[in-house]
Amino acid sequence: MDAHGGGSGELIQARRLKLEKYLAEGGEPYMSSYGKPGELALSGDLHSEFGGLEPGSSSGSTVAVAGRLMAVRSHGKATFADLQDSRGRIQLLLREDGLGKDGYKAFGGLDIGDIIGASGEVIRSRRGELSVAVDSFRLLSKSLRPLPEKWHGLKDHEIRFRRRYLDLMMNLEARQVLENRVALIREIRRFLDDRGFIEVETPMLQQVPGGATARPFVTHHNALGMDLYLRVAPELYLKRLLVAGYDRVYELNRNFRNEGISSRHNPEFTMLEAYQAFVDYRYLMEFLRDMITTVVEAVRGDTELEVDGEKISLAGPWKKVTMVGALSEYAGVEVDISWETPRLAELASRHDVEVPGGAGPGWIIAELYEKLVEHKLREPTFVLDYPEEISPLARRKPDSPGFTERFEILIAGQEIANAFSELTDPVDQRERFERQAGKRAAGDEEAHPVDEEYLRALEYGMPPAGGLGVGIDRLAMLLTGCKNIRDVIIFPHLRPEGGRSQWI
RNA sequence: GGGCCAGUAGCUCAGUUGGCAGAGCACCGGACUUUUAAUCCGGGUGUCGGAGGUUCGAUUCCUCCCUGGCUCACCA
Repeated sequence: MDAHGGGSGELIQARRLKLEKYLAEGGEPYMSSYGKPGELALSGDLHSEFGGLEPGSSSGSTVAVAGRLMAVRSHGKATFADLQDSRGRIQLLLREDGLGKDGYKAFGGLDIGDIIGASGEVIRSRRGELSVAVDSFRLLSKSLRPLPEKWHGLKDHEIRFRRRYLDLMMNLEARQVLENRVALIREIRRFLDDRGFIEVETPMLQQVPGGATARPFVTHHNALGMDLYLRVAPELYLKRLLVAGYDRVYELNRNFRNEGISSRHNPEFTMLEAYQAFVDYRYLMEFLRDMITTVVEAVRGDTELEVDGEKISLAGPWKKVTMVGALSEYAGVEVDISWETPRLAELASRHDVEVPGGAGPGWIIAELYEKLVEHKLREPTFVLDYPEEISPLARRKPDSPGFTERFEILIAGQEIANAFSELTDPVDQRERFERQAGKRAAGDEEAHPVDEEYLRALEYGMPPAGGLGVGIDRLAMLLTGCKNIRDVIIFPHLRPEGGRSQWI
């Protein structure tokens, strides 16, 4: 018996007995299909089509509907039931007059949760509820487990995440979050497709896990007898396609990072990366602002967001600050990357930021910025000019030693997008990799590994390009006002129930 | 991993200053031909997260463990 519900022996046993009885009487409790394909009516369509039907009247139209039985109100020789389909609910009215004694009795043998098909005339009840006055019905799939309670519904977070199908079945809000996420992704694809981008699929199993500084998952290929890594980013493969001569490519799919799990982190998360040749990061600022406002408006109908009661508007121009400028403002001193490491380390320690050995000025500035500034940037803001030290794949900013042509977009204190002018110089890229390799050798597991094959591609020549990344789960959180990433990931990662895998 | 909080029926939750375990819904039986949390009558279906300990007696007190949430650290 499992630890968290659905395991009531008695309730399940009662349903199993009904199932056996049904079978013994020659019934088929798990049908192969119902009705003619495409001819089933959906509840939502019925509500709009028969919106004008008067209470107590009949439409003359006969329809077939199918879905899950969610509630039953029985009144002797008449019974009302709520049927839930993919678009909502429709009431069924079953009367002994219409079904006959046997048919009516058979309906009483169904359980809440059973999936049934029913046909009959569309009517509106005296109390004004649109209904199907059922003349025939049949069980399509028997449900053996009791559903969560109808009034309070399903609130337990663990069950909502673990058994998302129950959450989606019971909670309209959960469906809306899922559907908003789906719409968001669809609109992003539409936006990019409309602008001549092609969507590609690059390897998720990689020999060198590059494109981001993060610890990877390791897996093993038996036939090759070698370890492979689940990708932490598609970046280096997408840029190979720029080398190949494609000038607008994107990938919208999963990345995997072997790091902590929290209300803002799932081990696999969805990321958009897009690259356009012959543009730089300045172009991408307007491009991303356009993309984010366009898709949010397409999904929500406006560009006004609400995060935890706080109203945030995407309309109007977005603020632009430099990382160092913003840090200086919030730290109360004019910070500069030309400061010696000890001086920055001293500032860091004053703000409880630990500085590992090997960290230089760029690392410390970025760390201080993240700690002191990031969460305070509520209105949409471009944060410009990231230190080269933490941006091993970004082009250096001319006339600003130590910085790259990189920015992030912050909304409601969250990093929503990251973009930069790509580093196309293979000699510079090799030096950057080697410096990262030095950090790696010194014990920094997140430092970027050297990717010789990528360097080889760069040596053939990559056009100037701008690249961007958008955390889709974070954007979905922003769009739906969810504070927990597990609300916007359909099946989020949870520890296995009982502390161990049930895989056999 | 650290800190704080929580775990009681299928679901949402009460409760026991240590003495046979409670409600609503769900479920089972009965009445009822227009309800929508239907109503009415009857029925409690449970390893009180787990294992030890204290005690005449532990769901309650103590210890450890498990699970989850929030939070901090790492990150997107």
